Amino acid sequence: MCTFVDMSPKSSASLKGGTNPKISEATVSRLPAYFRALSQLADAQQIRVSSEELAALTGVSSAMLRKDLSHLGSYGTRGVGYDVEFLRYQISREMGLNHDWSVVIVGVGNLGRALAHYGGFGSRGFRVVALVDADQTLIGTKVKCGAEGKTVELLVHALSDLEEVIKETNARLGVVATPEQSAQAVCDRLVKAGIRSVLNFAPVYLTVPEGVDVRKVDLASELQILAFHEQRKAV
Amino acid sequence: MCTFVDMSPKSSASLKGGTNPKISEATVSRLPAYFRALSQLADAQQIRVSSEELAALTGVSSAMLRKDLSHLGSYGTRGVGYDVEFLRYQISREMGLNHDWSVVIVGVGNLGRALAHYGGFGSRGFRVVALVDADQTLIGTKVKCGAEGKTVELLVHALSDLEEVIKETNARLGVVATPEQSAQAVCDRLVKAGIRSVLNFAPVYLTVPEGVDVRKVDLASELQILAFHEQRKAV
DNA sequence: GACGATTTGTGCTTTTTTGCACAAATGTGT
DNA sequence: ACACATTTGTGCAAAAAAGCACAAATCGTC
Repeated sequence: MCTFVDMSPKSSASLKGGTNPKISEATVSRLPAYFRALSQLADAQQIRVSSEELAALTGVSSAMLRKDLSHLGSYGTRGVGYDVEFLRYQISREMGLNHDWSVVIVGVGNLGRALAHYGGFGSRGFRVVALVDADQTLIGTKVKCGAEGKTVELLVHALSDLEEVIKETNARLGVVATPEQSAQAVCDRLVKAGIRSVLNFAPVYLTVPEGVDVRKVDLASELQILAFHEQRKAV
Repeated sequence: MCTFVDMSPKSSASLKGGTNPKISEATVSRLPAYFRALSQLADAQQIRVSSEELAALTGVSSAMLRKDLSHLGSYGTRGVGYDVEFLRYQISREMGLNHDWSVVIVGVGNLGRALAHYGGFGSRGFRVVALVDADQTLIGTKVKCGAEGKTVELLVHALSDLEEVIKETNARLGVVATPEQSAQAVCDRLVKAGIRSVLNFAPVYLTVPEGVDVRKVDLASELQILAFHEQRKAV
């Protein structure tokens, strides 16, 4: 959608074109936060931002922020700071968010439905294109997707049609929001159908072949980690 | 609830009693996974487990697992492995899961409701004791909490009653599931009401005073990280 | 056009985390 | 009682991440 050709304040600068050879995992995990903060600033019409300010908005140190950004390229101006729109665009390009990613959600229970409704996706480069579930009473029903703005109604497809649905919608990202028991089987089928990036909400470790990425979000784990620290405070 | 006195296979062993002085953050972040896997094994009646097996179930190397566990104490038996129930209990004790933690959820939208329904909490040391929202049309309504087994209906309280609700329910953990715009204000009030551990689902960095822990779960960020790697694969 | 105030980008150091390899401890079988 | 097969616990090395401090670059002003 974005068709930037040159929105750089210094178009002849030595920009590292294309994707960068090696960005550390720690840096990658922080890029989304930078991207979000920059989007916020852009919405608020702010033109420039310093590393100090952006760092405060994302909870990292300014030095770390600068080092992270330096891995993408030299996009700031000494004595001035960073151009909000420009930096935002560079990060989005680096992360592949300049085009939309199609997402298939497997498991349309409470969590799956909440994910489908989640407004943050659309505005951040993702589009839920398919819903799949094994529950006969859900299959064929329609579920609203996306938050205010543009909501779309999506049909819930049968789990048995998973491969076909993925092929038709060209989904690249799979979300597993099924019960623990079926998560691994669902994941196997996603992989078989060509999905190589999986976001797992089921509380199990998913085994996948090499070349497939899995990220896990475990609500209980997060609370347990908090509980651990909370317990320490009591002493 | 648990009133273990001695379930150790070697009761006279030199157990490091109480909480341990220093466990690295990386280790803490993995303990929930070990705990979950051990619970699974216990459900399946398995008595013993080797570091190799438990590591495979949680996606870490066996060496790392052993080192992690060694920070809690020497709970294994060389040549044999670990006693499933015993190790599970030791981890739960170390993490403070031998008693329930009361959780207040602020924001009863799709996500908040999904969290309330989430079955994983009850079985892992947490109990949702209060729901709070600012939406007049939701206040006073009842929401089912907990999954199959024992569900409880909870009244949605007004945001203005937040402090009172926390006091009455004695909640220690706060979950922020509000829109981005109100997250910081809600967090401030949680902290003022005495909450020192916050789980944040809103896509903003929350600023809190020292001594308060915040953990963030950002669905869009996780997908973006996946997208980043996915893009790399294409090349 | 030079000066001072900023703010980035980065070399270097310190800390944290991971990985390796093996001695120490346990159970088994003879 | 002893040799042997396991499997843990851990010292040490390597790698990754975070933090510090400052030189280099830029802007505004005189």
